[in-house]
Amino acid sequence: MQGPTSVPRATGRPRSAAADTAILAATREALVELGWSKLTLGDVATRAGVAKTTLYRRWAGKNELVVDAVAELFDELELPDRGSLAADIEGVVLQFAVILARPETKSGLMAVLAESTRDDALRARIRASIVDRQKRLVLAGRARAETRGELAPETDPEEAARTVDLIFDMVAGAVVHRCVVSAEPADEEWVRSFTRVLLLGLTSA
Amino acid sequence: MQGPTSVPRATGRPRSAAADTAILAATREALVELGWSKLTLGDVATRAGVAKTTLYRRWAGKNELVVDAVAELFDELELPDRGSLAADIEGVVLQFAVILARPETKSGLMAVLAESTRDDALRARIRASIVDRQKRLVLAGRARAETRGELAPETDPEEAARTVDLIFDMVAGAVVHRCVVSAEPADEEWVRSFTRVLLLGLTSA
Amino acid sequence: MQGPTSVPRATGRPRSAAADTAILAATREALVELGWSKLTLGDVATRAGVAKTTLYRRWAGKNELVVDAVAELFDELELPDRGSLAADIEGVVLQFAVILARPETKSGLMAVLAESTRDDALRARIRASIVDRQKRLVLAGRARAETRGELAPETDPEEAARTVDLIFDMVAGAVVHRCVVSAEPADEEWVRSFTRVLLLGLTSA
Amino acid sequence: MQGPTSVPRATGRPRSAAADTAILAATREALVELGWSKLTLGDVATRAGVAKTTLYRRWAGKNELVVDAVAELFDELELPDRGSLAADIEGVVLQFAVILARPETKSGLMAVLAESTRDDALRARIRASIVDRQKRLVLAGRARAETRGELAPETDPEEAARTVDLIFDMVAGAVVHRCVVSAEPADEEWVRSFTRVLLLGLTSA
DNA sequence: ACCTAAGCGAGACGGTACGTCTGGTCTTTCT
DNA sequence: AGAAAGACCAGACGTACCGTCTCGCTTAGGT
Repeated sequence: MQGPTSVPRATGRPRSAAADTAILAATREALVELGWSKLTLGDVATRAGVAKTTLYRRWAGKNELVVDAVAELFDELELPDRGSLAADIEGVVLQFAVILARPETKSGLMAVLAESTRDDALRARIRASIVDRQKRLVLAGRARAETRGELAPETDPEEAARTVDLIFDMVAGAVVHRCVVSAEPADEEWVRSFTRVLLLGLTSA
Repeated sequence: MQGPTSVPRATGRPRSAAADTAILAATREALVELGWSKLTLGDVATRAGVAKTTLYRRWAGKNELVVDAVAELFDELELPDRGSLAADIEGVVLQFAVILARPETKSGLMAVLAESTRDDALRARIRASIVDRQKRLVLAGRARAETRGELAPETDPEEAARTVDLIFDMVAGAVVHRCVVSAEPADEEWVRSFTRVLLLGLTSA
Repeated sequence: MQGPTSVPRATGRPRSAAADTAILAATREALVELGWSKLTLGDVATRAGVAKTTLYRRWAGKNELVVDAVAELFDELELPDRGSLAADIEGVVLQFAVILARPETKSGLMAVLAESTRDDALRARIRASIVDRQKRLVLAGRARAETRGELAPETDPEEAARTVDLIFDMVAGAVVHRCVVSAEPADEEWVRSFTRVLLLGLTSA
Repeated sequence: MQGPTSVPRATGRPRSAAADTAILAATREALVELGWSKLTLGDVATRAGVAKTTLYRRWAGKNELVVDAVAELFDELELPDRGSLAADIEGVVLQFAVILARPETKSGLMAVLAESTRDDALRARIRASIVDRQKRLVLAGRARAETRGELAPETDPEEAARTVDLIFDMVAGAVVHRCVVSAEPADEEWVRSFTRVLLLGLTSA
């Protein structure tokens, strides 16, 4: 999730850690105010109180910077135990919807996804920093449901992986579409309807 | 879906209809070769054999132009009668996936969606030109299924609208996520799995 | 002094004579308000209530149009009999200075002169329409002075031509320089000083 | 030791001095080849091997740039001692004529003079960079003539200034008119005739 | 207590695209 | 055939960012 070189230098002035923080925060601030297309690295540098060179020393460009800035937003996702699989899912979907409702998330995430359609390295970075990072939630939810006896343990690991992917595509896709394309709030009512359909579809014979 | 005024002018040289076609085609060509971020209106004009002014006379900017260029791609969606609701859905989802697999669709659509998060007029244009335009498919599918007796007629019109929206969010969202984020092919197998879950979820008591 | 074709057409709608007048007046008006560099033919056409095509049908471009527009301003120069050669010269120099003080004259004349340094046809047009047209004043002044006995008749016609040219360069040059470069008023006092030097220089043994 | 030398600490990369030279030379080259009206700043930048931004960082526009480019041409004017006032004047007038005969001088100077009729700041710049800068020649010539005893020392300083201005208007005006409007060479013969008239006019009782 | 290599803020640099404007031309309908 | 309207191609305009490159400093660790 960090800049390029994680190898520490032996000599010379060390890089300022504060600069990284300031830059990412400034990036999110600029995303809120300006959106992706009007966000400029010069402006981010100014907001962060940093020279453009400092910024370019750490990130290759706008895409990489925004991926890192947005990725931090998703780390607050959690899976508290709400007592049932349905409630757990509703809870995490709602959290996801809340994060996606923030303008910096919407603008930044959609933009880098758009860019990633022509840049495999970028897509890999997005998956590593954002997407795959959150599959833990699906896995944790399934495990908890199996413990509760709500789901039968999946035996075929390949089939399990396919199911996780499908669930992920359906959950993330639906919420994103609701928030970005339909531009309607993914509120509790909607989440309940969605979760009901999803769960019925997955558990019906 | 077209430029601003559809009102025909009484006087002066009329606008060239050929220019519109050439510009939209050139836009798609440029999207394939360059992607959204490297697409420039000057280049599109050159490819179309048209002056920049001609382009700006018809579209306000890159966003609007790409919306129209991409919208045409979705008009080929159809709903042939495949005998059952499940087969009908699978058919149209597959068509949708095929269209989305094209690089110009992915790049263009995702980019304008990203832009639309900060531009209500643009989002409205996208919905009018692309999204709502295809809801006809959902409605046609439901009607056919009711005729076949696969679905009971929905009595509450408000509830019906909500359901259509939910289906749309789930279908479009999942396919887009599969193609763009997961970057895996939305092939027949995936479509079958997805359709099964969706249909079960919707029809289970 | 007029546009291209002076040959009257036998057939078709005749050209509007009012248009010429309106265009030249609009040109001078635009020169006053905008100056040469910001004067556009589209704007002139609009001011004149005329289509651009009408304008281009009569003049080849901005240069030719402005030459004609400015030339009309110089036609009001006269040489009233003021009783003595010195007074006659002072009178006409003053008239010349008054005309040159008008913004449209200054801007327009200087600009077309600048353009004429690289365009022989334009320079010829300027000489024909403006410069040589006014040499009549020098000739008339000389003739009147000879009649009064103030000047001896020049016998050598070639020498006479050279002198006329020199006088013209000196008079026109000095007044233009005074008005445009020095940007000081060529008022009566200055004209008297100038005329004195010129006349002394020409008549001293 | 710690003086109040508040020299503005030069921070950031210093401007390239070579760029200025290259730009002015390129401007003169372009003036020769294209003339004022077809000279574009983009082209000048290309010729100078410089980005457009570099050019605009230093000059506000075409006018200012050309003034500076032309001003350098006039700095080669000198007043060598030719033994008599008449010879001195002839010499410097001839030099002036030679400079004015160059196409870049004619085109550039006349064009900025034309522009200056509507732009006081530009006219001030022209006077400071070109015109007043050369009044030194008139003053030096007068001083030398007084030393030689050819002219009586002028007592009234105001009258002296007026005379200098008049001489300047007459000399510069006549040469410019000869070269630009009449488009005849200001050769030795013409210069001799002109100088004779001027000097007689100024020195006759 | 220096040395030195890297980091830093500042800002100029060569480029590229922007969206606008103007110059001339062409096409349409009306006169 | 001329005129008004306005679309058309071509290309310059001046601006904004890009990502790179000097500058003169600062800040450490290694000697």
